[in-house]
This record gives sequence, structure tokens and C-alpha cells, in this order.
Amino acid sequence: MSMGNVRTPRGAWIEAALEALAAGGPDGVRVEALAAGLGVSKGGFYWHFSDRGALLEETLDSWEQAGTEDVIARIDGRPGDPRAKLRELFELAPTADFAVELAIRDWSRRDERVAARLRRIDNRRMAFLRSLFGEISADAQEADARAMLTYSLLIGSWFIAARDDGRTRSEMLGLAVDRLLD
Amino acid sequence: MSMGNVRTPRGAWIEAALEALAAGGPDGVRVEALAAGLGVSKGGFYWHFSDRGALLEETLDSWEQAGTEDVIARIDGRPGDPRAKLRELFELAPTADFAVELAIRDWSRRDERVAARLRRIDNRRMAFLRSLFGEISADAQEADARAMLTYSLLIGSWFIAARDDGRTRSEMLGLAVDRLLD
Amino acid sequence: MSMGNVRTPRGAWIEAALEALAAGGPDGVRVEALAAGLGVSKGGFYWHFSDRGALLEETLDSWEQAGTEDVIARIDGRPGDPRAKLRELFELAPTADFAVELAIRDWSRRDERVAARLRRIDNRRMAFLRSLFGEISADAQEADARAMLTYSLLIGSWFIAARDDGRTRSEMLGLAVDRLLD
Amino acid sequence: MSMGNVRTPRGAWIEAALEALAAGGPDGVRVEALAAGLGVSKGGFYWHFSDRGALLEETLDSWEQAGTEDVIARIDGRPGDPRAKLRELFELAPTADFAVELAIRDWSRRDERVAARLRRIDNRRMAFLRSLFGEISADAQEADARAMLTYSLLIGSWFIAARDDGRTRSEMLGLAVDRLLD
DNA sequence: CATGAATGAGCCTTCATTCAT
DNA sequence: AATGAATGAAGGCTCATTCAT
Repeated sequence: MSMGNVRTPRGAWIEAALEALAAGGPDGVRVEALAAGLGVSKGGFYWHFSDRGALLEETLDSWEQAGTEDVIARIDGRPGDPRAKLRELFELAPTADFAVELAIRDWSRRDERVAARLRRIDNRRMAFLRSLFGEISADAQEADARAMLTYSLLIGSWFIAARDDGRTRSEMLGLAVDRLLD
Repeated sequence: MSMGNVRTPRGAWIEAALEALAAGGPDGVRVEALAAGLGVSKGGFYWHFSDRGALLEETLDSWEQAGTEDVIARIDGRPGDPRAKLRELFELAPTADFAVELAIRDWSRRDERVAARLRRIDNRRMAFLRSLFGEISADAQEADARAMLTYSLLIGSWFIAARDDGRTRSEMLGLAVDRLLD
Repeated sequence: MSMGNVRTPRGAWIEAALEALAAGGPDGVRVEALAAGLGVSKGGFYWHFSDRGALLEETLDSWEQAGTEDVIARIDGRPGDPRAKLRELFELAPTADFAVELAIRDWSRRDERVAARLRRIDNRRMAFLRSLFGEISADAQEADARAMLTYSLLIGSWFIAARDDGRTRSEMLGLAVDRLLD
Repeated sequence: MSMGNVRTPRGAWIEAALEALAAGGPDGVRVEALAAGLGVSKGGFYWHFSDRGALLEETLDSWEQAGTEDVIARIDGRPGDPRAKLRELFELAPTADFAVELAIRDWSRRDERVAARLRRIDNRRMAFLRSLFGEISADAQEADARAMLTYSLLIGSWFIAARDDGRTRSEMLGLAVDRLLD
């Protein structure tokens, strides 16, 4: 008996859309190109989705679902004290998912509906970070601040291109962690 | 004495392109739309620029020129100790320029030539930050690390959308500065 | 049994292109105009051809295929001695194909790729003429010369506009044949 | 004192138009390109000509004037019997003028006004040829026929591309002359 | 005389979308 | 469930033409 994990055609379109989104932003998600990539005619797209907007919407749904829990699930699942968990956070390798996130973050500046999704995700991730820092610091305001710094740093470090001095991003971040966790 | 600016000058196209870039990314820079915005016919565009690519290129040139020195000039010009200057850095209000920067930063993930420009800019800004921290900290490696943290934070904070908890971005950053400048 | 031709087929575009080529040269082959002529929207063109250049290329292919054998097939198929065949050659009525040929011949002066095609065709036709004259004249050099004269005359006579003296082109050519076939 | 043979600006435009016509046909005569070639702004064109059509018209005038007498003047001026003159005719080297003629000949298929000019020229040239052959042959009809053959051959030989058999065009034509002049 | 600038029509090409099969 | 074919709205670019200076 076949299990249900065969990629549904619908799912295949969404996966392809995520890749296209990472590579070219929302404008890069072109029905024609995705169809070519899937070896399918573009007309067939409309059997699965009412229009391009619907695909984008579902792609965001899919990403939000997966992306909301990623930081949390990857870190919180395993045992360890809050400091160890935070350290792990900064050692997470860049994943394909991250390119999607950057694309969506840029997109959100132009599209309020996307911005709203991002706020939801940011809030959940921040809540997680706050809870970790809350275990370290008794002062709530202090925990809040550290959480935001940590998050900004995580996001921002991906946008910085100046790495030609030989020092790697993770080395830099290592020092940041020391500072943040005093 | 020259009047200048009699007709729609080159510069007006570039300004419009910068706005369009901020609002819609490189794909948002459409000759037709810019012309409409300037109250000019699109055909006239080609008097000033050989093609759309040339406009984009010059727009980047213009931004690079202005953007390279902006952080530095705004801060370094006035008197003050390095700590004061760094504090000011974090208090800079969000400007239209910043939206351009975010758009270009996203664009750079897809276009190596843009990425190269951004590296140039990042390197110059980082050098400035390093010099400020060098005045504070004797340890060069320590100064390097702080510079990168500061820069990541500056960039990253703009990408974080989670501000619906009532606490403002600048309050958060204030705490970061305290920490960075201890 | 296949019906074919349900929608506007590839071949229809090529036929239309041949007509446009005959009437207006390569510059006269405009996607928009062809579409209008076919009662079709111009966008549909790009389903069949990657671009205008591809249509032109295929149009030339199609013409080369048909045109290479036309003189030969029309003449050589039927029985008769070489003199009779050569006489027929000069009596061929002006066809639409001829207008295409003239247009392509002019085009070839500007486009080396077209010139190369024309050389292929000219060579094949010349070989046919040489073989006919070879049956008449034992001297190979003499046969060569007559073949070239004949071909130049066939082509050249189409370019001469001076026929307002009442004498028709074919009457003139009749005398030429007598001379060439002595 | 300066003589009047300084090229007038008007004349310069016409010369440039002739070159463009030879190289690209009537569509190749673009005001913009000519202006660039002359190192002049295209706006200035309209001081000399009411529009592009006027330039084309004057260019044809200029060519007709010069071209009408070319064959005749080059040949008839020098002494010699008709046979010698006819032989010379076939030895005329290809000139730049010839490219113009071919372009105009092609153009005439699309434009009746151009065709009318060409007929005028063809008739005058034919009259000259007829007069030469009239000196050779007493039979007027025979002279007519030979004149037309000669002219067709002269024109046609320029359109034939098949010269890769090592035998040159002029060698071929030499044989033709022998035949025509028996 | 001529230039700098602009207009507008025309053409090519892309792409989301539709639809009959 | 999908394809082949077509539509139509953009959008980029070229070029003849115009016009103020």
C-alpha cells in the first residue's frame, strides 16, 4: 500500500514556487517557468490553482506553517540550558529556507498582507527568544531587549556582504553570543 | 548664468528610479511608469539613457556615491567621542534612502554585479565602524567583532517587523548600544 | 484520419511570411501584420516560433527546399531532348515564387547567411543547366559558359522593366534561346 | 576664392542616403543613422528636407541624373567600332553605384513611382544598346533582341552568386559577348 | 543652421489567463 | 488531469517628426 507521502501535483507546484521565490523574489514566480521546470504545460496549472495569486498565497501558507516552528523546533527539542540553546541558534547553517525568508522579508515591504504574515512569525520567534532569555535574566525588559538584539543580529548577519577580510560570519557571531550571554 | 533643468533632466529620471526601486525593487523600475510619473512620454527616456539597463546602472552609481559616505559623513563630521558618535548612529531616523538600500540588498542576492557594489559599500562602512571601535578598544580583533555586530544590528533591525508590542525599535537599540559600548 | 489544421498551423505563418517577404522584403515580415492577415492575435505567434528570426529562418528553409527543386522538377520530369527542356525553361510563367526569389536575392546582399543559402541553390540549378548543355555540347567549358549565360538571362530578365515598347519579355527570350541553342 | 564644389550640406545628406540605400535598401535610409554618420543632429535634417520621403525622392533624382548617362557616357565617349564598345561594356568593373542600382531595382518592385524611374533609365540604356547593335545588324528586330539580351545579361550576371567553381564572371561574360557579336 | 529634448506610432516579446478537446 | 493553442495587456525599444531656443 502506498503511503501518502508521494508529492501531490499541488505540492510540487508549491515546492517549485518556493524555489523560484528564493531565487527571484515574487516576480520570479512565473507560471510558465514553473511549468517548464515541472515538465508540465502551463495550462495545467489552472487545474490546481485558480490563479497565480492563489499559488503565491498557498506558498506563503506552506512556508509560514513550516517556518514558524523552525527556529523553535530545531532548538527547543533538544535538552540543554538556555545558554547552550542560544549558542546553537547562532551556529545554524544557512539553509535553502533562508533564501526564501529573505525574499519574503523583502516582499513584505511592498505587500501589507505579506508583512502581516511576517509579523506573526517574528512575534512567535521573538516570544521563544524572550522565554530563553527570561530563564537567564530576571528583568523582563532586559530579556526583551536581548531577544530583539539576538533576532536582529540573526537576520542582519545574513544581509552583510563584507566578509572578504577572512573573518567568517560565525566567528563574529561567536563573539556576539559571548557578549549577549555575558 | 546657466538655468539648467529646463526640460526633464537625467537626474530626474534617476531620482524617479530610486523611488521606484525602493517601492518595487528593480522590476519596479519601469520606463513607462517613470515617464508617467514625470509627466513625460516614455520615448523621451531614450534621449537620456541608452536603455533601461543603463538607467539602473546609473541609478546604482548615484546611490553608491551618495550611500558610501552617508553614514560616515553624517556622523564623523561633527565633534564628539567615538561613543557619542556610535550612539548617534543608532538614532538616525529611517530615511527614504534606507528603503533603497534594502531593495538593493535584496537585489544583490540575484545579481553579482550589484553584490559587488554592495561589498564595496559594506567594506567602507565597516572600516569606519572599525576605526571608531579602535578608539575604544585596544584589541583589534575585539574592535572588528564589535564593528560587525553593530553593522549587522543596524541592518537587521530594519528587517524586523515585530514592533507591535509597543516597544519601539530605537528603545531596543538603545539597550544594544549600552551593551556594545559597555 | 487526422484532420490537421484545426487552428492556425505553423505552415500558415510560413506561407504568410513568404507572401510578405515577396511584397515587402524581410522588413516587411512583421509579426503583427501577419497575425492580422491570419485573423489571429500576434501573441499566438510565439506559440509556434521562438521569435521573428525563427520564422524568417524557417521561411527560408521552406523556400530553399521547394525552390531548389522547382526549376529542375518542373522541367526534368517530362520527356524531351535537352533543347526542348531548355526552351520550356524560358517559357515558365512568372509565379509568386519568383517574387519571393527576387526578394531573397536582394536580401542576400545584406545578409551573408542568406547569401550562403542562395549560393547553394544557384549551384544546384547551375549543375542542372550544365548537365543539359552537356548533352548538347561536347566541350565542357562551352557547356559551362552557356549554362551561366542562360541562368543570368533567366534571372536578369526578371529585373528588366523596359517592356513598354510592346515587345514582350518572352518574345525577346525566344530569340535568346535560338542563339544559345544555335 | 573658393570654388563651388564644396559639398553642400544638402548634397552630403544625399550622398549619405545613397550609401545607406546601397547597403540597406530604402528601409536602411534612416534619418537618425545618416545624421550620426554626418556628425550632425537629426533635428537638423528637417532644415534641408521636408521629410524622409523628400530625401528619398531627391536621392533618386540625383541617382537618375547620374545613372542615366553612366553606361552611355563611359562607353560612347571613346572612339571605336560598336563591337569594341560592347566588349568594353562587359568589362566594366563593379562599382559602388551598382549596389545602389540593385537596391533601387528591388525597391521598384514595391513602389510604382520608383518603377517608373527605372523604366525611364532602362529605356534610355536600351536605346543606346539598340543603336550599337543597329550598326552591326541591319535587322531592327534582331538588334532589339540582342540589346535586350545584353542588358538582361549585364543586370542578371550581378545577381548570380554561383561563382565558386573557379570560373570568374568576366570569363563567362566573355563567351557571351562572342556569341552575341558573332 | 542646428541642437537638445520630447512625442507618438509601431513593432517585438513576455506572460497570465482562457478554453476546447 | 492536462495539453495545445490563442488572447490581451504590458512593457521595452526605435525612429520619424516637431519645436523651442
